[in-house]
Amino acid sequence: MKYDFGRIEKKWQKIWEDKKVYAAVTGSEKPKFYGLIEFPYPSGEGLHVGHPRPYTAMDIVTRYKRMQGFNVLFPIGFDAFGLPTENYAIKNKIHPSIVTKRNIARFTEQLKMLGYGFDWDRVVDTTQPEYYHWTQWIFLKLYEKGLAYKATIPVNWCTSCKCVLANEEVVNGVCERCHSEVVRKEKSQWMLKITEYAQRLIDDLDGLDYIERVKIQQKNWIGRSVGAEIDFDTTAGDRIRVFTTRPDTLFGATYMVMAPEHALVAAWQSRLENPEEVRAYQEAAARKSDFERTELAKDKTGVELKGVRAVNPATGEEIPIFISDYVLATYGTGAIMAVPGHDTRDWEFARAFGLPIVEVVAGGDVTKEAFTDCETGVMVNSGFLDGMTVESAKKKITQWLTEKGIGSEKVNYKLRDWVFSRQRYWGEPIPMVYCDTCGWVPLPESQLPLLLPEVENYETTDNGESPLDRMTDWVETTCPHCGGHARRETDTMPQWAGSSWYFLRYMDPHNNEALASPEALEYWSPVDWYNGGMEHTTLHLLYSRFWHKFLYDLGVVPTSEPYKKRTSHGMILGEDGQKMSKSRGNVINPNDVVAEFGADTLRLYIMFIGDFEKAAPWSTNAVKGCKRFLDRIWNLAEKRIEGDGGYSSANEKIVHRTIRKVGEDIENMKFNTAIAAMMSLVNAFYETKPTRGEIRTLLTLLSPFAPHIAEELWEIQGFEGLACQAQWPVYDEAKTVDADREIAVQVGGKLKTTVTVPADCDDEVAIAAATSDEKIRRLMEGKQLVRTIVVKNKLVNLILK
RNA sequence: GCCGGUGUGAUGGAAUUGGUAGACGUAGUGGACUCAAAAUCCACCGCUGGCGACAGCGUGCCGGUUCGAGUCCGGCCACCGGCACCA
Repeated sequence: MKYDFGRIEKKWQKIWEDKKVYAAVTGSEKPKFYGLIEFPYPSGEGLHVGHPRPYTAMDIVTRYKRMQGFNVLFPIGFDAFGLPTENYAIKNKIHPSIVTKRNIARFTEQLKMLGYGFDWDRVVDTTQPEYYHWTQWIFLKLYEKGLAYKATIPVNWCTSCKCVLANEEVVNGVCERCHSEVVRKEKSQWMLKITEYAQRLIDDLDGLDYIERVKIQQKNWIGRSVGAEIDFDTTAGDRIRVFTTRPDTLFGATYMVMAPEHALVAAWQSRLENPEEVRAYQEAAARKSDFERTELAKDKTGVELKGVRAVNPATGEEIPIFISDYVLATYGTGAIMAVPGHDTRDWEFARAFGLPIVEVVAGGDVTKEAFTDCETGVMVNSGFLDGMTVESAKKKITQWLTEKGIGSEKVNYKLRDWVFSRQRYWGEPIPMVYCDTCGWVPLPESQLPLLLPEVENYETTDNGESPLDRMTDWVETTCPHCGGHARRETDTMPQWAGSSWYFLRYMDPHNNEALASPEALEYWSPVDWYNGGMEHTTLHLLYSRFWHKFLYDLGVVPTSEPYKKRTSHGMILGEDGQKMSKSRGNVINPNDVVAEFGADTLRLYIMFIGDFEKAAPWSTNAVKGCKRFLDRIWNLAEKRIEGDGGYSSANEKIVHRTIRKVGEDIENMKFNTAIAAMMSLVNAFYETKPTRGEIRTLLTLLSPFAPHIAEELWEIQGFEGLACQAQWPVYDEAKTVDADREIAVQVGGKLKTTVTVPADCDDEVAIAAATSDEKIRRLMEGKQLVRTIVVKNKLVNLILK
């Protein structure tokens, strides 16, 4: 009989579903294992061949864990709010909820086609009121604790999405989603104080089993730097506060620079001798987008504030003050002390404006470039700091500033608060109303969920307001506090809201009293293993850690971190080695692959394609290799093999080795070599026909990778139960090794031949075997053996003279 | 510029972490089966020289440590990812 993958795959998918073999049981006595993959955004295009890589990997891991006796939670859901659906809905005049339903149905069908062991009774959909009820609830809690606030700030405005973006969503000055221009715009926005958690988000990384580059990238994004804040007196009477990481260079501060938006500029308006020039510069800076500002970074520009001067507190000298857009309003205090001798940007600015450059750290040549080295320099021209190292000068000056009351140590972060408002329809409504007398008032929890109203027209507006703004009968409401007239918030939450806590909902997805029951949270937390894309490192991963820590502080969740372990997969590229995209026409559709080769072959190939963490190009040709492998297994096992469950002496060693290799490789996500090991085993079975026990072991090992064919052959062989519920085989370490070892014989470190010796034999025996080899004896003729190096079971190296 | 990562046959990739480089797969070559093709099975498959046993070379480049380096150290080059006037 032929290997009819189409029939087999449908047959077993139905049986697994009917028997609910992948159901997770909250509170089971077995040890729990929670494996998580990033839930997909159900786009109109459906699954493409990149999706199955992380899904298959975690499917293998969780199937393996299940066979080892774990109570496994491996859930799936849909992150369904978001712009593409809304844009598609606008274009085709269909309501986004209908589009979403359709897309989810298609995704579900495709995911089932691939035979994943998801617990389908726990599916979540972020757009369902039963779900976003709790997204809104978390927002209310954030507001209650002062972590959600409304602020008018310059925001990133995507000109195409007509919507604000978080800093994390702006990539190279353009929208990460649609690649359109992003401009600055002043808007009143809901903000979340993620900065309050900056330090904990760094510190707690240490105890986590995340791949190193994720930790590093998160730390860089949070961008902690230690320095000092220093107050400078001015001739206007006001003080300018600056932040610096190099307080040691205070004696070298020869001028100051403030951001063009700095509040003191306006306050000094009447004192300035050149108000027109200053105003012109401010306006020019305001017009530029962030992108333009950084694009034009090469040449430093600025205007001196004539009429006001600052005093360097260390030297007592008066120094000029400039405004320049190389100083950012949003970082530190929006003002700096400029030390051109020891800061590259200040050096360039001083050069451009002919300002004095004073050397205060010896070791470089400040007439040629700024000397920024902190390791080797020695303080000079710095009064009481002279002769010190940079490190000790930092301590000394900070102490001096503190005593004088004009400065103190300070830690700053690049991370900024999370802009949480979006001017779009297809998102969670923010449960807040604005009352004419009470100001912003949160909805009482009893009024949740605040439903997203059905609207006729959800198109974006050009005035920058949300489409909901036009819904007067929804917008106009009464204040829950005083009963007076109030208006609802019309912005919605960003897509990252629903995904910041979805893994908690999986633990107890149908709970109407809480986001999940305390028992379920206690039992399943934390996620044991979370695999996802590197592109989410500073977005979803950081946001969800923040929310989880907040929920931990509230006492809602039992752990301070959501994910114990985080791994990441590489992208699947097109056959041309380029990123798959519709416009390049190199997209591979999994449906086509399944139709031609079957789901098991696709699963195998996508895991065999290369190192899981690295990008790999698709090769339709190479898929055949995996199909052949399954065909070869089918040929071996399509007829019942009789006999007992033992192993033959010929195959015993390789069977034990393969069990060890496959298990270890699954744990280390080295699926490609696990499959290679199984291929070698099958090749061995073509040399020496497998026994009933050997076939049983092969099918058990194969089951997590290619579950359908394993199940079918399991049935044909008449083994008890289901293959996917079989116990993972154990190996005997002693049986993985030979009695004899083939060891290398080197002369002067170069391989000359190999000899066979008993395993773990004495060095003398190995040397004797090596030196009695015919070829080695010839090489040794007329030479003197001066030294021998023996590595047990590996090699003998003979040094001749 | 800063922070990560990668560089191995025609090709996707292996290599017990300093110990026989190229597992496994693809492509290719030869053979078996077949009227033939496909499929399948068997064998070969880093480069150079030699009929051959064999010899020399070989993991981006240059140097070093070591009995021994794809692996460690120093200096380059190329590509990929992240950050980028963050004081």
